[in-house]
Amino acid sequence: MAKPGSKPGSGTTGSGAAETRAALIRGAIGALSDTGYAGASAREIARRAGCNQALIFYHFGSVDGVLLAALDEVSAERLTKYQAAVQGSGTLSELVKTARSVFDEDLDRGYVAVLAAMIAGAQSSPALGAEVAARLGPWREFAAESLQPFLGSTPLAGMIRGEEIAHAIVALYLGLEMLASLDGDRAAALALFDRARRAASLLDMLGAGSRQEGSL
Amino acid sequence: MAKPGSKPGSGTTGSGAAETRAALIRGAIGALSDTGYAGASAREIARRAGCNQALIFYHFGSVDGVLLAALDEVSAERLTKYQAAVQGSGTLSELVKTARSVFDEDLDRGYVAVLAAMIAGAQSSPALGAEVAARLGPWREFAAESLQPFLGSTPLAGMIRGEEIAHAIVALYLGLEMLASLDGDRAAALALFDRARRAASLLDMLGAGSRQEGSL
DNA sequence: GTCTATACTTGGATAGAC
DNA sequence: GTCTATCCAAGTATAGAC
Repeated sequence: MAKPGSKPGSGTTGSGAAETRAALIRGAIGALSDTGYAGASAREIARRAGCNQALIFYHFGSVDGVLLAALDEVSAERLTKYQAAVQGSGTLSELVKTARSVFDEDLDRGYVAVLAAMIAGAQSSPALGAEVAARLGPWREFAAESLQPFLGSTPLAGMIRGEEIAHAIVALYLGLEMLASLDGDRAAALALFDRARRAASLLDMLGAGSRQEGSL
Repeated sequence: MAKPGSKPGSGTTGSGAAETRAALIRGAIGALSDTGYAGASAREIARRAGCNQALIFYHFGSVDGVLLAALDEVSAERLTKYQAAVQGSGTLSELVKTARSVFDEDLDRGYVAVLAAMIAGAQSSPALGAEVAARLGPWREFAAESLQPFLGSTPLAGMIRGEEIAHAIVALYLGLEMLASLDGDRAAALALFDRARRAASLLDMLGAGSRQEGSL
């Protein structure tokens, strides 16, 4: 609760408390993506951060506190990292291609794993559930904003509403990462992205200049 | 390990050990779907079953043992329950309509929640991961078999391979249930099924008698 | 086959020295 | 701000009475 408000007066860049906080957050990300919510204990996180277990409670108040901070960190980092890449995609098939590499990198860095672990862990307490749900917003918006420029320019227009398809994409993304990490094999997921890209280039050809207002 | 092999000699139907096992499995299903893997402790399961915590280790050897038995139970029950309904769907849009009610009932009964919780929990131990992965087979096959009759009869034929789309459907199913239970609201998921049904009836019309062998 | 009792481990959280 | 030490709660698992 009570945030430690003072930074150390040293001229060196950010050594001290801020560094410890960052290390704990990195430890939490690692623990969540490697061992899931059940394995992300205070002692395990502190071990990965190379510092003492008590610091988690000093800096974040509780274990769930540092886990939510980890989720914040992951959400923010992936957004700033991918937003430019996705919005630079001119066609739908380019977008899917970008999405594939985003997915691949998310898997490497354990980003989606953190999200999946927190959603699963949120079942154990309603309070945590509300916090996690609130933090899902950026992921939904990222999906919606990425697709928005294309919704009006394919034959699928009118069949799909932005929020609906964003929901589906987040769900699919989540499920694909869970299966991939269960199997220890992301090939099935990547094959799906490839298939989707072929379908998307078809839509690109059909939809070039054919804006369509039909409702379904 | 050592299975208790003898049933009680009483004439009454199945009172005794078998009933206790069943109660524990029901307790495990309830705990998994209500509180997730992290909340599914031996004590919690035994409390729900109305019996003693030590019985879990007597009957199943470990907590993970009863959780896997719960997953087996859930997989088997939903398969026998839905197989007829799904295979009785004559058109793709009928299939999607059936899938919607299957999803709805899966959510009510906590079936998908059990699967999702076990997949998430499997991160905490490689041994458990292997067991869960092996038990995912029936879900994949169910999805694949349900779709198989339709893969050759729509304009989408050739774009999709059975195993690929089955993988995607299981992933989507999983993700949709996680989001629904996080939000405490399945409306977004159900709306998606409705949208899919409208798209499917379009395919039904286009694909009536138009078998197509194109490859993509 | 089921219970009580208990040993042992791990985890969350706090107090207080430095 | 970080560490040591510690308390307490909860969990897994086993032994042994019934």
